[in-house]
Amino acid sequence: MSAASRVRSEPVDRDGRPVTADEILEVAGNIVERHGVDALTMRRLSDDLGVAVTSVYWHVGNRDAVLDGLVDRLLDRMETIRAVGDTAVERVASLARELRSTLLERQHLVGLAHERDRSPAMFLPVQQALAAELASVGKHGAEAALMLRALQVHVISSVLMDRAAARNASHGTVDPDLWPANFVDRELVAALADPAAYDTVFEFGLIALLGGLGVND
Amino acid sequence: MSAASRVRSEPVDRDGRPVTADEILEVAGNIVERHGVDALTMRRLSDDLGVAVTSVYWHVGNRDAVLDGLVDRLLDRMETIRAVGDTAVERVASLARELRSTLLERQHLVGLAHERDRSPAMFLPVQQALAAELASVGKHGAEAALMLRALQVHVISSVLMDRAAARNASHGTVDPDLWPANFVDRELVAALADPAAYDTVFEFGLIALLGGLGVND
DNA sequence: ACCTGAACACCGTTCAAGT
DNA sequence: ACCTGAACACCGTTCAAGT
Repeated sequence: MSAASRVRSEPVDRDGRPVTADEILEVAGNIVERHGVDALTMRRLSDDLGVAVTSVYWHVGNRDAVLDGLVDRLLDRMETIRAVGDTAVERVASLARELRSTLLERQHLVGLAHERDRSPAMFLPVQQALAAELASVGKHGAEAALMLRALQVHVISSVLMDRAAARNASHGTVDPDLWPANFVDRELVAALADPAAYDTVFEFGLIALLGGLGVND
Repeated sequence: MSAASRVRSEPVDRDGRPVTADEILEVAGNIVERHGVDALTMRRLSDDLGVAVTSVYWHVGNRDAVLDGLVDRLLDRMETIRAVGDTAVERVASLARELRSTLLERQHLVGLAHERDRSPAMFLPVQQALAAELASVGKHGAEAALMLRALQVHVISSVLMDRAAARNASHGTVDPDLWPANFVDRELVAALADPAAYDTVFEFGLIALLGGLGVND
């Protein structure tokens, strides 16, 4: 993998100007979004910052603290999600869709938050918004909690499938050749091979859940 | 992390007996299941095998090939999933449940397969079994493909939430203290804090999907 | 207060050498 | 055919030393 490690950005132009923790997180975030978490090494980070490795340690502690800082930034962003729409179904659906697109924009960080057991904090704002919507249509207590989690699970899975599909055009889909030649339903096989179907699958599941949940306009 | 690396199993007792690729995968699988993918280093693997690092390389190539081998083993296991039950809904639900429990048993490997873009191959056998059941109740083509993917997505997400919950008892649940004290629906907050609810969430979503899909007994 | 290079114990991997 | 130790370039991290 020496080829991958050779790719790096121009170092930041600093003459004498000291680094800041913010700047470190900024550059680290760029590396993670562009090349994934594994690409974030302390040496590469310091190279991109135009500073010695040990300077980074002075400001942020260690690699773990850098990742924590990146996750914190993501959590801040989750607090801005708001419901839109006139009916309860619309507003609940809008929260789910907004959550999904926010997660899709910061894919690597979401995985990071998950690994570091920060998902609860990450989802809290949306959960509260969802709880408010459900309460407005008379859904409370354990029943509301169940709906809420089912929706959350649906969004997360959709994001994960999407992420995999983005990395590999054939992922989550099926190479038609793997199916036995005598399998009759060729239309089904063709549909499964369509990588663009994730939005549809998401909407389909979302409507099914809202219907099954008994939330009506 | 020197404490973690100090923990290792007794080396295999071999006098003269050569290692085999199978034995390497066996020991590697144990390490991954017990301590996660990151714990699988070539040196630890060779230590556990009672052999020099370079011997492992002679047999399996490199670390990547070891991980590939482990994923292949998981794929083999996925081919044994069979539907049971009398009605179509029962049989479809049984496939989903069986898939879920198989994935739960090999959590680390599932993540590995996902990262390595082997999910399509992993899910192929179940997809084919599901397609057969759906066909038996007149569901074909794009409609059947959609149901199939929705079910698959549901199972995966459930497994992922479960895995996170296993690692951290409060994960996916919400610390009640994070909610504003004046939030009225305390029962909802309490329900969200219950970590044992994942089976219920899975069944709830499964039934909702099957209902929304229009598959009836 | 902020930066630096040298050094440590760890990686994955290769190579030349043994039997 | 199978195993070995030495060596390489990479890690994260610490430390003593500079300004």
